[in-house]
Amino acid sequence: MLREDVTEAIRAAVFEELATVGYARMSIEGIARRAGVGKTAVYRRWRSKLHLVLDLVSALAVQGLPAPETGGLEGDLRMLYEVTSRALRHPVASQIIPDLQAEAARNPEIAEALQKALREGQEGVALKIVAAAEQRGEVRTGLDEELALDLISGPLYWRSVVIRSPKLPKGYLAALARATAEAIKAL
Amino acid sequence: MLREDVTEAIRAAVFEELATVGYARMSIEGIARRAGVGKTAVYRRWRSKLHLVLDLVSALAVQGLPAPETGGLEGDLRMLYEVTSRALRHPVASQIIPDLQAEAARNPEIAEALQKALREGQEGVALKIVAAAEQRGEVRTGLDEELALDLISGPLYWRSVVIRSPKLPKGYLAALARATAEAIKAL
DNA sequence: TTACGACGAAACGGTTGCGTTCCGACGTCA
DNA sequence: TGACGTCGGAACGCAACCGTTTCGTCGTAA
Repeated sequence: MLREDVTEAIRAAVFEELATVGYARMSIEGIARRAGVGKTAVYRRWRSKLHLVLDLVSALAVQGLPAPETGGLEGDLRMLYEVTSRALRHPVASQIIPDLQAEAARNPEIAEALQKALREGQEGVALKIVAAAEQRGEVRTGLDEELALDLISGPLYWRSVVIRSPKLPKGYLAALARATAEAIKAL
Repeated sequence: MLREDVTEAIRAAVFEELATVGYARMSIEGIARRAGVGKTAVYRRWRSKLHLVLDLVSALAVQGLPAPETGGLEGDLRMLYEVTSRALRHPVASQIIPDLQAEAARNPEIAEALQKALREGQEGVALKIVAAAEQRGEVRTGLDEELALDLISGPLYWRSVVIRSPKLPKGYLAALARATAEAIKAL
């Protein structure tokens, strides 16, 4: 029987290694070293670095987010942004996400795992928000939902991950939610 | 006198290596091999992988883009998106950008070079577009310009680089420009 | 024509990680 | 108490690169 505490130590070490050196530079030896564990313990659980990371990413994907229901598009967006920006504020997340995203450009399996995690998280919630607004008649029915999702997710990602703005000014999320709601209503 | 054709072969090889294996995995030996050149030729020009990449990125930053002037916010955005999406369509660009972007999270020098290239390219043009719209009275003066830039740049980046949508449906850029113009007018 | 310097190729010793194997120590369950 | 399986640690041979040095070749400019 594999010891759960050892498994957990390895998992934690992988996250830290991913954040500090990135997927490409990450080595099994480094993971074992950081976890205070023998290489054997790692190989006994996962066949390779890829399997290890795929396993972790898939596990993350499981945690489905609840869709906000404030009764209005702008309010729903505001809540989504609140949750998302809090998640992106964690240094670990903001280091790991772009790294895996870049890796996904080269590795279809990572790309798929990442897409799935995204779809079950952020994108899934956004889609529910748009559908609810459609049903309320708040926005045009039959609008391009993919475009709506880009309008919703793009700006905050750009600001937090690409521009890497350390913190958002007060009122930013509220203004973003208002502007995005207007954009979607214009579709 | 260093031979210019050799220098150019190295530069081209670096782009190819960056695209195929990424910054982290890229090696001087690999670059020289791909360029059909001795390692000495590389080291004679650049002290390290970092200097080499910084040099290339800085060189890219120089090419300033012209700001579109259609006389309207939506039209200007439309033209900006046309140019940007064409650039992002090149596989080399769409592979290298997220890779360097992830690397920038760990290396301040790369981050700075990338920010500078961004500011002198995409972001610079976007800022001019917003300023022109302000002057025309098309949008509220004194609006949050950083937020406007996020609204402009975020969605297309999200769609092209994060979602990695292979090609955009007909009419997508037009609809995006319209929706974004509405969003900015709502600021 | 001669001198210089960049060129590609090869080798240097050193480091790191690969994936595997063997070891003795420890814990758990029968 | 004994058997089993996981544990951390160490070593295996192998491969890739590091940054440097040495070599003989070739092109160019004085």
